Amino acid sequence: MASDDTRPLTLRDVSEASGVSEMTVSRVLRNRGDVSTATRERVLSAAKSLGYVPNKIAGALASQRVNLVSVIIPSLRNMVFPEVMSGISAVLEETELQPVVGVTDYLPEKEERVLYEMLSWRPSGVIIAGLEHTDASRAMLKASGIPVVEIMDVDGTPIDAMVGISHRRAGRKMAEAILKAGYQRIGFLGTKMPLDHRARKRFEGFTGALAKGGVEVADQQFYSGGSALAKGREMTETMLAREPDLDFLYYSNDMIAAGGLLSLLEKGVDIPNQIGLAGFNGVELLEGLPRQLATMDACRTEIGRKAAEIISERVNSPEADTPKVVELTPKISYGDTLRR
Amino acid sequence: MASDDTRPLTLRDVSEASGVSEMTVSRVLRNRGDVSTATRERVLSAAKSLGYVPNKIAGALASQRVNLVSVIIPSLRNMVFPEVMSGISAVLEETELQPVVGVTDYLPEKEERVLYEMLSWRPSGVIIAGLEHTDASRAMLKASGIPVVEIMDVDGTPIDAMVGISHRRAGRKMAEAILKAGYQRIGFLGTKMPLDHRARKRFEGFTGALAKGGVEVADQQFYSGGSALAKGREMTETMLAREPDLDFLYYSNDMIAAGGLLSLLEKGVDIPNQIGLAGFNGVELLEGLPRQLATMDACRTEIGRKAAEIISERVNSPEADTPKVVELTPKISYGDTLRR
DNA sequence: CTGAAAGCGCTAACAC
DNA sequence: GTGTTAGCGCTTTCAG
Repeated sequence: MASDDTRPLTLRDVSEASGVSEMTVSRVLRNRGDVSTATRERVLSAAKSLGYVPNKIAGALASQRVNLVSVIIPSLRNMVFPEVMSGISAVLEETELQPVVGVTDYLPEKEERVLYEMLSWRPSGVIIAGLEHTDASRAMLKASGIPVVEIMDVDGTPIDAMVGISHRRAGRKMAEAILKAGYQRIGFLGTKMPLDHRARKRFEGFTGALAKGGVEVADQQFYSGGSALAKGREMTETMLAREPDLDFLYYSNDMIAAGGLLSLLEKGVDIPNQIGLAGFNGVELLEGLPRQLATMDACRTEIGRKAAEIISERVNSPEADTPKVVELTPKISYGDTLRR
Repeated sequence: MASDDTRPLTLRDVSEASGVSEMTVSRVLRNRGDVSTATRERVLSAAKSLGYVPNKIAGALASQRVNLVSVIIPSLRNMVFPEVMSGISAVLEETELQPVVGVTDYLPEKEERVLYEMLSWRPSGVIIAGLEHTDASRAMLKASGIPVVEIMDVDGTPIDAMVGISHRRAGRKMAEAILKAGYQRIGFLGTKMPLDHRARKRFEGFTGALAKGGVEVADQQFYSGGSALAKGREMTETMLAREPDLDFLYYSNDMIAAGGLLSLLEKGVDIPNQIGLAGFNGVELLEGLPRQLATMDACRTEIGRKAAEIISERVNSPEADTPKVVELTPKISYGDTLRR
């Protein structure tokens, strides 16, 4: 296992150690072409005993192929994205492709930089969150000539393909369920929007559907940063102090909704009769809460799977006629906090 | 911005478009060496209007330098690791280096595969969670000739350098605090251990210190999979049904502790007098809970920062005398669930 | 300040 | 089944 230690091992070293040509060593190491079992064994044992690790940089340059898929997401701290990643990984693990993540922190310029870095490694495909990008990012993606799947959202026009849910429709659907249950004085609590297009679209769908029912959002409040659970608690208390007669609170994500739920339960509020609650996402966390929170599943894992499948198919057969738009349908769950 | 579209752009294209030699174009694009402002402008505008993105594969092969740092962690779904990543990113953003994550799912063989893949890209350094690796992984890391920092844990011997906390000491410290507060009938709830060496070490430290105080763990239970909050709830209820006179519950992580807390509060148990509780990690989530949970900070972000600093220094000056062992000291917070 | 030549370590394509 | 020959697209090095 010891080596020269001043220079990384190359194919040539394995070739010399095994007395087999570089080319054949290369064949063995990649399982390509026919090689006799005898030489294969010799090569393999030489490679192993030297501790040789192939140089993919050189391999990629020579073969003009890189089995990487860039996955560009806003954050890893928002549970949603690790779940999308799981879906992607699960599918790619069955293939030659490997995901590589880049994080944008919800900043368009950072997205642009990350994308540039990623593309400079000539990946086989790109999966990128959202439909909103800078012009430069868009141009790079178009010019890249590789499959691009925009995920999470389908309210817009994709550069190439998109997989996600309609957040506008999701907001609308929740508004309809709320109105149908007879709630009338509705408050909205969410993240600051310029950063989060999907939350904004949900909000638009939500208020639009309420308006159709002749109802307006009675109060609204936005936050940024901090522990979501604590924020949810705090915002809920502030809002109810300001507007004590609200009978429903719609939160832009489940974590703040959970904070609100805990706070209201402590105060002895009758949920869902005195006040109803709903969040968004269907995060696993919810399962341990004292009440099952009403929410809507964002199909996170499924989005990841689908996106990865599209990339994978396209990589294997560039002519493949893969879908350009995959719209998944989020299911509403009423839980214990929204009357039916 | 339009291109041939059948072949990615190369330096030569920019060279031709700008009438400047490839070499000078390369200099401009990398800000290396002196280039007159005039030619610099010409090159830059040509590159931009073509939409040229440099090929790092070729660059890396030629320069024998890759500005990537492999970060190998067990999972992205355990909040802990995204936080470590933040620390790493924060430091690396100030440098030329870029983190690339690989996920092992707590499986040693998968770690080995991921490591192999990673090393085949010839990164500038490796940050890897834990001190337990297969022999082959160890050998690869040693043979790689690049800086390696093992993180999270310092109870063991590093291959090269390590940054973390002593989980054994952490377990011991918590046991001491619990005994000092007068609790005597102590239950332990945790993850299944073969998978999680650090949880195991905490457990060992914990039981060791209890033993020194003449106390044994009165009951214990382990889980794997599922929603941690729900599991915490469920395990707590099971354990108390079995051993109703327990007066303290020590959980191997904050999420299951939070589940236990919610469950006990609902039952009207007097916390921390009838039963005390403690978790581990100091996750942000805790801030919104009805009571502040006793826990111990695992210094996650700081671990990431330190590890990244070591790598960065070593990359810039290979002779640098960076620390081989950085032990951070977790702080205990008593919150409202552990008497002082 | 700019250019020309020679590879980096591997693989495609073709011979044998 | 195995070996030989050219590069992949850049950067290093050395000349001007």
